[in-house]
Amino acid sequence: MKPRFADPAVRPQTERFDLATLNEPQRQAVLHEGGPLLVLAGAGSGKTRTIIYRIARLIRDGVPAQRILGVTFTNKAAAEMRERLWSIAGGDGAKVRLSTFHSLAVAILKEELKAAGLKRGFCIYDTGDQLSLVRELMRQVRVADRRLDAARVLDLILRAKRERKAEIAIDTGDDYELAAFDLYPRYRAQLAAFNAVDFDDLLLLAEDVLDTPGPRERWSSRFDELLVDEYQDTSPDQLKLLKILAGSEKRVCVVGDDDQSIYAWRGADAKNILIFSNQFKGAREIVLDQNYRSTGFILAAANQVIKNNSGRKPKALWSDAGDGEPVDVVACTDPNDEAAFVVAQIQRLLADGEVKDEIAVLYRANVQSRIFEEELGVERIPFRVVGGQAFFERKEVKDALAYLTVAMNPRDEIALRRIINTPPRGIGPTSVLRLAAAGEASGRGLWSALKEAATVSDLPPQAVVGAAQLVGVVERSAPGLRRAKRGELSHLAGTLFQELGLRDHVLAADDAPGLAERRLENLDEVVRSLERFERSVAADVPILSEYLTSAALTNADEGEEEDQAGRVTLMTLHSAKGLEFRNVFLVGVEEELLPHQRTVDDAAGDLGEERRLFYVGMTRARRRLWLTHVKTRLKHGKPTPRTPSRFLQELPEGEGVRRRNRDDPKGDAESEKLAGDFFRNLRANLGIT
DNA sequence: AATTAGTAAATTTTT
DNA sequence: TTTACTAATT
Repeated sequence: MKPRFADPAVRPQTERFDLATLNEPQRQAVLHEGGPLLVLAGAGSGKTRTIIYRIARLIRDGVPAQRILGVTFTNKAAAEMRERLWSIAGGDGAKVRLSTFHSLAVAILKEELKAAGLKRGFCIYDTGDQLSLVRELMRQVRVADRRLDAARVLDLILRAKRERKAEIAIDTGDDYELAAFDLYPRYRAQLAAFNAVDFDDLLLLAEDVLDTPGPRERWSSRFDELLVDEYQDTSPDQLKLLKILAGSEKRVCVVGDDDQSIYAWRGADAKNILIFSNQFKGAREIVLDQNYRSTGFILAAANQVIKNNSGRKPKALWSDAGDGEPVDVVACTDPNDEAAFVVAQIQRLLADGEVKDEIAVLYRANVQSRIFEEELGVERIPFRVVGGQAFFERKEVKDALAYLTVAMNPRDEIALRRIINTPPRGIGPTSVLRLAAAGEASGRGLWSALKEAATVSDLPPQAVVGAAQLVGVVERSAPGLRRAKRGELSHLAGTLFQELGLRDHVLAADDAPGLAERRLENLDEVVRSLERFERSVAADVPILSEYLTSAALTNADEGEEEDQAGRVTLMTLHSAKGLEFRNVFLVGVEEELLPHQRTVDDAAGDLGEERRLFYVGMTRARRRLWLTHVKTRLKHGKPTPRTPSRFLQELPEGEGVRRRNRDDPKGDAESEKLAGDFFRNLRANLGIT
């Protein structure tokens, strides 16, 4: 696997283990022995490097690699760490157990299936599945006609579940609370009936399991050393898991930055950093505040902004890299103008010899990306959009996987509903309703109702035929799929998709040019990802269940790793965390976008988190940083006046920040320069092509 | 007449 | 990718 953001200056291919290359606090963190350790690592302070070195140091001092557990927040981070460990510690580095909290929880649940109260082949529901379930329940309970947003209902349910509430408290008594109150027990009952768990259940159940004597002993003695990256993003449940796994020795090292906590909406609690010393008695605390990434002006601006947050560990990043160029704050007239400005600047950077991999456009919401995609496309500047839609969440991919899921676990009615009429086989919404009612009445569920479709009253004949066909295909293929071992699964799945006519269905569905081909490509990629998966597992064990779990927990665009070099990067602020670029455009820095509307509206909204998000975005930049905002933006088709983000007022005054207005005559010099650059660039391009 | 299939609008961040 | 509306089909 190649690193996505290879930069020789920061991530050498082979890293030599040399303590002299570390600064004093980094060295202390690496050498610290025994008890709990909290490393407060500011943005760009060499955090990951410190963790890698620490692991390498532990191995060198005789800790068996397989008794070291490194927990990261994303699969991507785990993969990157694995690679760097390999380069610094060789074969032993590869034996270190690196995983996310969620995949660790799955490992625990699979090993302790009984204690967890689960059956083999349980499914993991992602947010889309959760939403489908809530929507379905809303229909059943007839709250649908009140037109509630299922996502908000789900949010309330998940919150209660995380807090292990027996029922949802009625507080304000609004429609959402009432709906959530009704649906909460049903949601949980349905998951149990489907032999399914959602993301939160993974952690909650793992916690329950480790609360019982047997498993507790087994797991708390399994690792000698624990390391947690991005500790500020851990939830209370993850903290509990960590405490159990740490056992009595408590050799725990956590690394994080409270200023970069941006996942509170998903249950993370930055307080975990503040309370670390209470949770782990005798903890040592080390602060890494020397920044090796950004220029002085960028750091000064970022420090000045984050200072306004309360309840943080006071610290200010410093650097000896010099002031650099001022931060540019640019007022544009509208999103078109903003995109034009950004792309013109990018042209100019490229003309000056900057490389595309070192340029990023960051935004708050995914919807903002489109106009930049268009503008870059017009100028023929290669780009990539990170995160937009994860591979395993694309419709055609989910459809294909749903077939495999149903083969594994026919009780999963969310997966079953997804495929029941895809490709169309005459079972429309009304027929599904009837079948579901029949399944409910018999108490044996939707799948058995499908099997007995002929006996279901009022079902149109073509629906009966369709049901028989679906049941036939699944029942013929399921036993083989479930038993399939390495070298068999991908072939069986490919045949199944063929037999179902999934490829034809995908190919026939779309009218946008090229889209159908892309979808077909995605579908074929499922088979290829199965092949890849087969190569990565041991022989002679059934692997379908393993594959489905890994698909549920992986967000990576598999197979799209190649030819991503030489492109400008477009992504959300959330997905930018942990990355860095020489040149960063942070766009749409406006009220209602950053801070986002919802956090301003919500009484419980956390303005601090929005500010941290802004801070994270700023600190991605190594040399140049542009902050842009627009004066009008279309909202529901109407042009709406916009105000610059309040965070822009928190920036320092003076030479470190340069404010400009795109339609201001004073900016003419700038635009003339831009025009000049444009033609210069054009000539350069023509010269090459 | 009922049901299914196709079309158009709009969506915060994501393990 | 869901929802609401319309056209087409049994």
